[in-house]
Amino acid sequence: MSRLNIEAELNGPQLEAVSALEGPVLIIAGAGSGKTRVIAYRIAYMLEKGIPQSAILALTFTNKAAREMESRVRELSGKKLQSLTVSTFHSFGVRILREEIEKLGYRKNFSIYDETDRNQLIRDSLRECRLSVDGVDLYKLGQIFSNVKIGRLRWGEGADSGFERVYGEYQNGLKVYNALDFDDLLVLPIQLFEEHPEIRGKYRTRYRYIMVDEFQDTSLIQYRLMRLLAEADSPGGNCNICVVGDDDQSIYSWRGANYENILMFERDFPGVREIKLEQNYRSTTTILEAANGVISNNTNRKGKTLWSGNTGGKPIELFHPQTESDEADFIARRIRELCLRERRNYDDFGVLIRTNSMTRAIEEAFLAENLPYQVSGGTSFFQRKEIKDILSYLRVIGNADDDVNLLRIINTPRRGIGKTMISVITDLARKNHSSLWDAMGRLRYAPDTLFPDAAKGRAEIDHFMNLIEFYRNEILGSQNRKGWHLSQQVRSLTDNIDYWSYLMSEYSKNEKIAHWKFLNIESLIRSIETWESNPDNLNPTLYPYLNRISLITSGDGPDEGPDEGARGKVNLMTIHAAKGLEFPVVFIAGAEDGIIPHARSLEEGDGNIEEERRLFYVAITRARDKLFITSCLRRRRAQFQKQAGDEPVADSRLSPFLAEIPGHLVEYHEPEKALDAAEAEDFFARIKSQFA
DNA sequence: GACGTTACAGTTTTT
DNA sequence: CTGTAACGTC
Repeated sequence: MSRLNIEAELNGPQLEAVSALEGPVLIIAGAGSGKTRVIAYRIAYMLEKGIPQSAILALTFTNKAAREMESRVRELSGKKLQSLTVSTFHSFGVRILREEIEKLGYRKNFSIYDETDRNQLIRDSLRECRLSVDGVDLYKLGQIFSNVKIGRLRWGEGADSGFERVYGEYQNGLKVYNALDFDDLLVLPIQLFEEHPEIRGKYRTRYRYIMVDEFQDTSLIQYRLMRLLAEADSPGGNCNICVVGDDDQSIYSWRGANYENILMFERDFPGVREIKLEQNYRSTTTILEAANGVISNNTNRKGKTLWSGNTGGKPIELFHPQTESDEADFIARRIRELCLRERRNYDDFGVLIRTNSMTRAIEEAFLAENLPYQVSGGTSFFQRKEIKDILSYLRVIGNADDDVNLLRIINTPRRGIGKTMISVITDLARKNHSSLWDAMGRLRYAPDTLFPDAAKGRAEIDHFMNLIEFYRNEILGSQNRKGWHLSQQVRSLTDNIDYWSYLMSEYSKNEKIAHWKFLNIESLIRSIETWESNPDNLNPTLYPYLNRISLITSGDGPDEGPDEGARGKVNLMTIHAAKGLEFPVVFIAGAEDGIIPHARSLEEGDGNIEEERRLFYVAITRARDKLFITSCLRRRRAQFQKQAGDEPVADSRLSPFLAEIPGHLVEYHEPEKALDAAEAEDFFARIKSQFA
């Protein structure tokens, strides 16, 4: 009956970590020490002990990790998972807010704003305050807003008070549009719990067993949210909370992650049981020694000794391609070769990069080499213009007050509502402190004399509103006469607005792009089909769908059909996106100074070099058997060339972290062509002495 | 008024 | 490659 045999399948510390269900537990789990496995076993063990699914909450860092966790638990326990909660902090916040947000004065159909939507709103807020948008870095300002919202900065203390009014405008906009930004998804649940103890009590009674993965990357507000749920409400009360982390893998401090949470945890939850997992099951000793050599240069760490039973291992190979396209070709050819010679599957390979912009060259090489691959990260599928357009329609159908999305589509495709009409609507909305939709409603049937400026565009507005209302009825209304699925409705909508013609005219110079974008929409629709035809999906309707996709960013493409090729696909992703994953063979591309460590990161502060080093450490430890590192001699700096003849390429220097890898582990491959510059020769003489 | 053309700027990492 | 602002045309 019992499928679980934890004694036989786990080592001592792992067993301890799995079976210590009661009380606060801190698991320090080194890279490759079976962390994910331990959490999955732990949940399965709970289920076997008769703890109800609904009492368990597992918080992960990405949606991908959540999905993986769930499927492992399903496999281990052999049970159908119906009320088990495995999600990211943000999705968990959404889940709470969809239930309770009315107590905070929002409506349940709130929109969730991504970076782009948010920048748009910040831009409007600046304009509203009569400040120029030029010269303001919207990204930076967004960071300030975020820091104020989560309480890391106050106006006048770290946050320039000149923007306080803009922030007020921004917050007001969110409220009127019934929209939340990513921070709200954490801050509002906290507010809710603090202002409404009965709601907090409800969730606390429900979730009696809480686990947090990647604890080192938990931000302060995430920690507060967790604490509100987990803290014992009376002395000696229940607080079955288990956090798992590794300070060496903390790579999100720029997003507010604070590995000192580990110290806070020990303080806030007295009697913590600490368990260390130090045996690495993943990598060869070569790879592990290299990783240890690198990370030991960090001063700011708890310190632990990772060891592996897999002795030996192939050397790490370091190559110097000339340019990034040579690098890409090299990686593609090497993968092809290993597939043939060692009978590797495509999905045995992980190609790791520091920035999303590095994907393009590599993708091109993969296409040329005909390698099946998948990208996590980059311009995420859901960020593409055509996808955002269609989704904006769905968002407006779901929440008509969402001005940012409404503005995106009100005249896309062109329907004769131009700047002037929009400013009439905007003015009216401002006067009434209402959303644009509300203002349009007032204009729609009003006599011309009341709003003479709007007289001309009234027909167009009416037409647009009819369109939205028609689909709102179709999709949300009880009289869904045709009984169509969401995917069918979306298809009908795209036809109805004639998006295809819009693409053709918009990209008339390049029909291929238009066609490609149309295919993207097709694949969006297909992914909705896949999603709604999943038998586990009990409620395949608009709102659950919007919830789901709002929190998907990179790392997740559209839902794909079940059948993959038997040999899988090569994985191409940023190092950040690779956290928690492993591959038999790993390529680290662009191990150059300025890339790892990234120049922009070092600009911001001295402490960042350690974070960049941890990033490199994470990259190395993704590899099981074999690691390749490439470092180009020259790299294109800016994507933009003014002249075709100009070469916007600069010499690259080796990443300083490479010198931290013990030389005897590395097989060094000289570049095929020597560089012209004498100093470059010097440079390679130095590297050669390091690794030869 | 709407819309087409042009010039111009901006890419670290992610929920 | 995308989004914005400024200008000229219909």
